[in-house]
Amino acid sequence: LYSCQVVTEKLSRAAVVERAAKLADAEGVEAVTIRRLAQELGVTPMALYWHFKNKEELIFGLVDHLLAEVTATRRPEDPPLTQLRAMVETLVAAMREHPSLAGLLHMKDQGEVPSLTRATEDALELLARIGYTDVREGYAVASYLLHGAIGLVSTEPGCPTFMNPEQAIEWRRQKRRNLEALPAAEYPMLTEFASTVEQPPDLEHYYTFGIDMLMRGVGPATS
Amino acid sequence: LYSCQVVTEKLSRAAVVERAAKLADAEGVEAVTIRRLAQELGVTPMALYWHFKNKEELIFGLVDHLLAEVTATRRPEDPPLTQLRAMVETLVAAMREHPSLAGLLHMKDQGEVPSLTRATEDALELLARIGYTDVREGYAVASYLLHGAIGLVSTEPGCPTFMNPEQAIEWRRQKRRNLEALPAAEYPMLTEFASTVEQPPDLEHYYTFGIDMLMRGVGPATS
DNA sequence: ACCTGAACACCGTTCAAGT
DNA sequence: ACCTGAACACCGTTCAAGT
Repeated sequence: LYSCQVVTEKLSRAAVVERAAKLADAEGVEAVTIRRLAQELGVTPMALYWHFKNKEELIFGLVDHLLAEVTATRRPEDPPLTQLRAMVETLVAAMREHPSLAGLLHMKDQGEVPSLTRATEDALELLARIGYTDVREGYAVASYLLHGAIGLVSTEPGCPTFMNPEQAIEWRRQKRRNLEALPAAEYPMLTEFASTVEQPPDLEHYYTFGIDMLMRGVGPATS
Repeated sequence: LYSCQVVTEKLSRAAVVERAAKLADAEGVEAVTIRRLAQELGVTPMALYWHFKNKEELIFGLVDHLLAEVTATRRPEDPPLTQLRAMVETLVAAMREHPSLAGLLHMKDQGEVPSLTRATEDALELLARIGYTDVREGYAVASYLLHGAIGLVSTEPGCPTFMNPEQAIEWRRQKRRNLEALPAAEYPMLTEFASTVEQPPDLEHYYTFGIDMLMRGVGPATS
């Protein structure tokens, strides 16, 4: 009814990117293909080349679109570390909403994505205020936080990114079986872990635990 | 003279995997293709399907091979955190030797790669000794370390993974130009960063700084 | 057991041509 | 300005057939 290919209006960058986002969320990045996208939009594959130089530019557009929806929740009056944590939390939230985002961000250099540039600048400013006055170190810390967040959602327990509940259960069962196939004498920890893997995980606990770890890294050394 | 396709001996899993590793190191993972690999080995693409069920299995074999070369340097008499750090350091070293490894490890679940299973078990044991008695938390910490290490080499300053020196210089110049194109008033930190990006980075400092951050995450909280 | 030939269903991309 | 048709050079994979 409202969908893009029924009402045949003119193709636009925005329409393509939105459709790409829909596709990526539903079937993963690997489904986002020039030809497939064109088909969904009721158009010839070559039509996309009018709006995008090549596929890479399209993917950049996609990443930017997924990130643009993120609204910053940090408050300027909070202490720097609190604001930094808020930024990480919004980033994680964005990747949880759009499972393909984590994989996409992993490749693209953070300097190449416009929506990340603003965030990086702000992070550098906050980091300078807590003592990372060398901007190169600051950049390293910012990268650490970005990739740490990516890592968190990439290894979210339960199932790999997206799956319907039925598949997820089967996937966990399979994972448990794999772990239990290990010789228990040589792998005591992993066989113990096997027994915990089938029950659905407490994701909120996982993420606060994970972000705590991440943030501890930027704080002062203790060892 | 000694190369695989001149002396036409029988194809083997090991030969294929070694050639794949060579190719990945030289031209990146995206060059590792069934058809290309077959060509290098002087054989038909379909020949590989006798030794590997499909490409995914071949890639698993590749990852396993790259990781297998890693020799553990930790000493059992050291305190757990020291051993853990040594494990992270060897992992980082392996990824620095084989630039494609980081990208490969990012996708594959750590439970699926045999060479990682042993490392995960050992890490869980060490983590239990420093207080992570809940094996699920331990697994989260181990994943954090793995992905943190991946993140470090992924954002190594200088150039993206591999490039000849000539390209690397051009790449840095381009990166600097991109950063300097930003409006200086709105992006003061990044424009300051721009001036540092062209000089060759101190990689050893970068990595010890990065691993320090990582390890601080597993230590006790301080905020 | 180990490899080839031919074929299928996919990719991204170019380039001339249409409207 | 915006889109199509036809073509090119690539993919991974299957399946029957060769030795």
